[in-house]
Amino acid sequence: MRSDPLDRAFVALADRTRRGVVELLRQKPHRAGELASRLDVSPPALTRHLRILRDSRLVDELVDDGDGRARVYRLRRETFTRLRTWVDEVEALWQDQLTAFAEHVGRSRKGPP
Amino acid sequence: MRSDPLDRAFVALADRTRRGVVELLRQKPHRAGELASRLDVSPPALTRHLRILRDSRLVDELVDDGDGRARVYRLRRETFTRLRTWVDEVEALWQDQLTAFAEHVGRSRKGPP
DNA sequence: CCTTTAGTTAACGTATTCGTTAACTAGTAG
DNA sequence: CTACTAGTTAACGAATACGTTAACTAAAGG
Repeated sequence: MRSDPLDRAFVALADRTRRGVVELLRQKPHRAGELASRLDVSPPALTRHLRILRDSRLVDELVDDGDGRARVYRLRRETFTRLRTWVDEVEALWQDQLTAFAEHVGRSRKGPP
Repeated sequence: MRSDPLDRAFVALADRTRRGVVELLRQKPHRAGELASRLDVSPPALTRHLRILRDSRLVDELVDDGDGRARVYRLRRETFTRLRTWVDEVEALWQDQLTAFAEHVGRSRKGPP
């Protein structure tokens, strides 16, 4: 019942802390610890947020081979693209929306004024 | 602590039933009862969903003066526009993101390979 | 080997969320 | 006035979500 691929993304972004993570990753990739201290939550809390962000495919974990031992997180553009597409579609149908409303009113009126 | 105007919107869209409302309103304005039966939730449940959608300014209530006595709900484009803008911004910085990562790696390496 | 650092998992408490049914309100029709 | 329709508010229960501290794991450094 949670099959819609966008569902998890919307759920993930509904949380302030996780949107904070996105805002930070928007600037540059960060390590988990950096995110935790910048956002003022405990490391365990951040671990779970990161899992949710990874599961929703908004965020990506990769090895920072700068010194090998660390992992950094970064955004995954494609998921944001799909998200934007959904919002776009809602926006795009706005014009149809207006005409549909006119029709609707016309239909339910007893007759022309 | 819930001052960000987009916050409520993201929270509102995180729920499946409410996204169902949006999908339906995307086609044409509906009355509360229509939404409830189409989405297979009880009227009280839908009432609360509609309040959340109104509070987040994703949805608008207006008098259907087709026959005067009923109210219908429709989408508010401007909020979706702001939502899309946020997603756009995240997407837009993707390129910067890549270069930032390159810098990051460069910085943490001991020296050039 | 022991210690430190980074991050995770475990366990737990509290708050919020979402759904239900039942009761109330407002408007329309008979 | 009474009855019906549409929608709301009230009250409640089950599930989920988020945060904490404490304990564990893994890797690197001395």
